[in-house]
Amino acid sequence: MRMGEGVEWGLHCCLTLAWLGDEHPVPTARLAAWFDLPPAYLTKRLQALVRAGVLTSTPGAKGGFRLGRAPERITLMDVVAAIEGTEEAFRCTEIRQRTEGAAAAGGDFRHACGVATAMRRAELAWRRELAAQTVADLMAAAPAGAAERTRRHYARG
Amino acid sequence: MRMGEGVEWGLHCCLTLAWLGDEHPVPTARLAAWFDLPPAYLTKRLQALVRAGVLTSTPGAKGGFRLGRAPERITLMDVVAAIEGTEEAFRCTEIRQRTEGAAAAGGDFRHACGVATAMRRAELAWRRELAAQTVADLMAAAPAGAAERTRRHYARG
DNA sequence: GTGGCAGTACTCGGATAACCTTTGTCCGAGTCTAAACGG
DNA sequence: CCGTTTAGACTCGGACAAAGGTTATCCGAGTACTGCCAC
Repeated sequence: MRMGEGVEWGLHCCLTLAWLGDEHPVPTARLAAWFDLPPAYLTKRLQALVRAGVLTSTPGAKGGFRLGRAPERITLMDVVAAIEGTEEAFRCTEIRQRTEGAAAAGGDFRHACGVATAMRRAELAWRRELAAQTVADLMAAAPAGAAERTRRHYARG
Repeated sequence: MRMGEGVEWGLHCCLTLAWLGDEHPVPTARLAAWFDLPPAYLTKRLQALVRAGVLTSTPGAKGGFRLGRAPERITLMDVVAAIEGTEEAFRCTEIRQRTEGAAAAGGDFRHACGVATAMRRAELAWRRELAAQTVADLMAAAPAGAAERTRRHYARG
């Protein structure tokens, strides 16, 4: 099982945007250069965050991205869901119902598949943990100088 | 993020093998026909479970697979780890250290990346939940007739 | 000075290509069971 | 009747092909800011 690296990009970008405040929007090219990422592809990922309302984009000259709402109200779940989608990692294909002559034998399939519910329970715990953490928490956990260093770099122009 | 369907196959196969007991080993072709799955590919997945000790295989005529230990001692985490691997879904590529002139600016990277630890915490919750459930629990949760129906089918052949 | 106009910079969205992972197939080698065969 | 041989069935392991998803790039269209020009 693998999570795309877009999630890492998205989280770090949110963190950066949170530190910079939303006085001036930050263009994609700036963020891409800062993290050394492919600009065009990063744009695609940030656009996904815009669609989810996590970020807002302002077009035109001096445009760019800024946070869509306060860092305390952006959970990691929001970012992951926006970029990776809301589908569950485990997809039950109901192979129990494909068993030979299942219909004829009158199997009882009114109950949900036990395997699926077990996996879903685990995934729920994961989602709950993601929803419990916000971008503001990330800001608080970072070492003291990080925010300052970021701001200095972006102020330089 | 997506989990391979091999996990679903593996869990259902473990459940079936648990119901049948380990008097007679069950060949791959039998399981594949029962669930309507590609036999050769299913073998690959079951072999992964053998390597992890979840199943044991007996070669030769009348050979096949049986559980490697009691159903109470096989957790869902064991099956998932055997088939999907033990790598974490979120892989931190340390993009914070790629920031322009990070080394020169004397950034403090002794601490672990906050984004990575946050994601890891969520994944830990997921793993803990998987480790808390066993194949025996799946057996108990299944509707009453399921075990019986499975045994009848395998006795016939 | 003020209003309109063109130019520039940027985002948006889709089309497209390269790459990697997953999915699926196939075959030879090794191994065990069971039946056939010979003494 | 008993030991040996042979055939069959199955697993094992790796090599290989196909499919789908992720990663990445590019370009045209739309939009907002900026500077220029005319009045």
